[in-house]
Amino acid sequence: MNVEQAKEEFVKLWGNIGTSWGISRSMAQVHALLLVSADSQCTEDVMEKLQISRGNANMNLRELMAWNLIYKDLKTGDRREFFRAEKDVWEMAKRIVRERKRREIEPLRQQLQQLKAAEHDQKDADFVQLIGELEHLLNRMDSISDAAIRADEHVVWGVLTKLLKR
Amino acid sequence: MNVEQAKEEFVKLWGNIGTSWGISRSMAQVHALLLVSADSQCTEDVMEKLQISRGNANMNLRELMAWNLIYKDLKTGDRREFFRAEKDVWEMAKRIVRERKRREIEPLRQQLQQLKAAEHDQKDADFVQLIGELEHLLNRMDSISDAAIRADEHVVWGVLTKLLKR
DNA sequence: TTTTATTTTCAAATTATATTGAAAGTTTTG
DNA sequence: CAAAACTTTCAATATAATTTGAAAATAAAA
Repeated sequence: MNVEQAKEEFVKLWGNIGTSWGISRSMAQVHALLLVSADSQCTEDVMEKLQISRGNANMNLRELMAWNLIYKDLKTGDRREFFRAEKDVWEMAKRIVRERKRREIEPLRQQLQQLKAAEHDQKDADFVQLIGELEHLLNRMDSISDAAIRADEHVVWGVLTKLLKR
Repeated sequence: MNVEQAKEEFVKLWGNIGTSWGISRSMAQVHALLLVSADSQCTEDVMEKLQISRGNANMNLRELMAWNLIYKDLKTGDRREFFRAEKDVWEMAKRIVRERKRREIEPLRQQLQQLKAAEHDQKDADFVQLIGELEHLLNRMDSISDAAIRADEHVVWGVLTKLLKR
């Protein structure tokens, strides 16, 4: 396998990983394409290289922008918009974590709050406890993701790994 | 809203969360039903309460067993199989993390290995670095999920929270 | 302003995924 | 062993998610 083939494989692989985690295949593939491309790419490039429609390419490029995973990279003297990916993999991971937290964890917290507000008496203790424990779990996930996001700070990572050797 | 309604809402909510993270809606809903049910439920119960087919109920109950999120709870003198959920929410979360790690992170690691084996020379340095960084990221995710799984050990949690206050 | 280049939108078509339900399989009971 | 009770399978169907592509909108150039 040469590197060009490997890049194609990577695009497919990233697409599959995406679908396993609730990200659409082509959004993940557009992201992968930009990750493996040395130069920034325009919509037309994406369409050709991934064999997808203009609408699809456009929508996913915008969506990736909303996730802060890619940037516009305008070229002087060219009207088209070019895009490049955040290439620092750790920075990329942090942004994904932040975004999912913001989009899914926070709303979930609010929805659990509402369920907890349901009228209940003694016999409903189990349900109330379940909701309470789920809220507690969310708090823990918050802390863990904060730790994860900060794991590149040398001190945090050092303590974490040391801790795990116990 | 009374508790019965709240339980129904919870089943729907859990179903939606599932789909956001690549878990099928009805698998998540079957899980939610067992979570909010005081008594263990048989296939027929699940079919009626979620209004789903026998095949669907059966398949998702089996799948949840494979995730170690529910157990068979056989009743003497009854031929049917009854199921109950792991009710300890923290234990539940740990099992989900373990299972996703096993099913997705490990295979991904192997696939990245293969890509790294592609013939490459000087000009492919960026791609080789990308794959290397992704492998490094996987290692970190491993460590973080190990920390997460062990966060209920008092010492680990204590250090983690203390660390984050810095 | 008009033309041209590019981006965005969105209803319709397609594709992928999940679900059904009847039939086959299995286990238990009499 | 045969019948009954229950579980599992899987081809057909339905549903949901994604993708298309032509048209509309926007922005730049002539």
